[in-house]
Amino acid sequence: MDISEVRKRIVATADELYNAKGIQAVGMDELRSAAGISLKKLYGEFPSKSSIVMAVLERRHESWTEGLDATVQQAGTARERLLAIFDYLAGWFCQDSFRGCGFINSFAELGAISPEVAEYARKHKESFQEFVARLAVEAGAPSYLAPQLAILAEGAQTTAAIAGTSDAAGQARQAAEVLIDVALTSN
Amino acid sequence: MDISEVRKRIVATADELYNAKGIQAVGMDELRSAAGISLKKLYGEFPSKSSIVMAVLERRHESWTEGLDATVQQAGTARERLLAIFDYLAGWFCQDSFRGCGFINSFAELGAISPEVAEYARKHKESFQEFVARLAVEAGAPSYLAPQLAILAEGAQTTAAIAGTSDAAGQARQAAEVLIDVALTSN
DNA sequence: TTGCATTGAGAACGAACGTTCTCTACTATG
DNA sequence: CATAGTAGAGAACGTTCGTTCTCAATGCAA
Repeated sequence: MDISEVRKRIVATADELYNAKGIQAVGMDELRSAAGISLKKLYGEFPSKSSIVMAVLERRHESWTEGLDATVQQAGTARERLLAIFDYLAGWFCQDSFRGCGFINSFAELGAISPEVAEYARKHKESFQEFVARLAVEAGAPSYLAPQLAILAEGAQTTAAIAGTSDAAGQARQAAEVLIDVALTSN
Repeated sequence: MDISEVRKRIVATADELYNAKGIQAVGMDELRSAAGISLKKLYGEFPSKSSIVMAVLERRHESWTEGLDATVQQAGTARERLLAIFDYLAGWFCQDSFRGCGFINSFAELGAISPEVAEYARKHKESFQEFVARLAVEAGAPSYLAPQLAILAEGAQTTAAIAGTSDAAGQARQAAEVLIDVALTSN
């Protein structure tokens, strides 16, 4: 079996478990048995739990970025591409496995004691803000619009996760529509 | 010394430590020494760590609610009261001890394994949404405005916490201004 | 077949946690 | 002064975690 196949399975399993139960609540033994692998092989692939956590964060970042990109690309106009961000969120929120943004969660759990995790979460959010900023530029919007939309997207995530407001994405989308239109006409 | 004084000190110390390092990262012994108290007395006041966690959440809820209420009361008009929410956030974010919303953090840490914590976090967010909704009604705004503003407030919190965007409250406030004005004129 | 390297299963280890127990020192009442 | 009760300091306990080690089974080369 290909070595990277084992790594992928470990990281995918860890991603699911960490998302469902929290990182600290999942021990290496639970991960080992869920991945159907020996403890020796686990530690042969990764030197420590924290390296698995970082690999999971990378996987989450790629998965999120690619999914968002794909959804946004399908929209026709620049304005629709900005709104497509919230359609992507809506699709994400209604998944059974949705338990809030994994970066917010890992930051809350480990950010205070792991500079690595804190820095990666920060970079993920930064990359999202830059993504929104590029779309906003394409739409010809003033520079203050992008942070506003990014804040809406963040708020929709935590609202959907904690309050269980399943329509948080729709509400954020409506607000975004107003903000975009005002920003574009006042330009 | 008054018994409730001891309880207050324990909860206040726990609040600080849990906020700074995360709940799971702070052991009972660290809390004991920081509170300057004996382990026996600690367990005389609280039967378990999880009961301390719940007491901390209650304290956070009261502190947040009272502070927000006080700030909002100072504003003159109903529109200004809605915007005062974001002034309150701005003052909170620039505190050195700010490490994100304590309810989001505790939910991320323990929500998956502690139904009590998850439920309390949900109720806190629900109470905030109702608070915003009352202010929105006073301003004569349509019912869709309140969830939008609540999402903005949530997003500002996570953005300030993770991305370190110190002006997240200001950006959210500007967006709120637009949303409020549009909602009020379209009424 | 024989010897050797590799693997898997899980025991073992040290540390840390939440919680309880012990022992000592002090206080207060007769 | 004597003694019973209380409180504090921290040792101890059982569990769990991350990590390493042991050992038997397997596959493979000669």
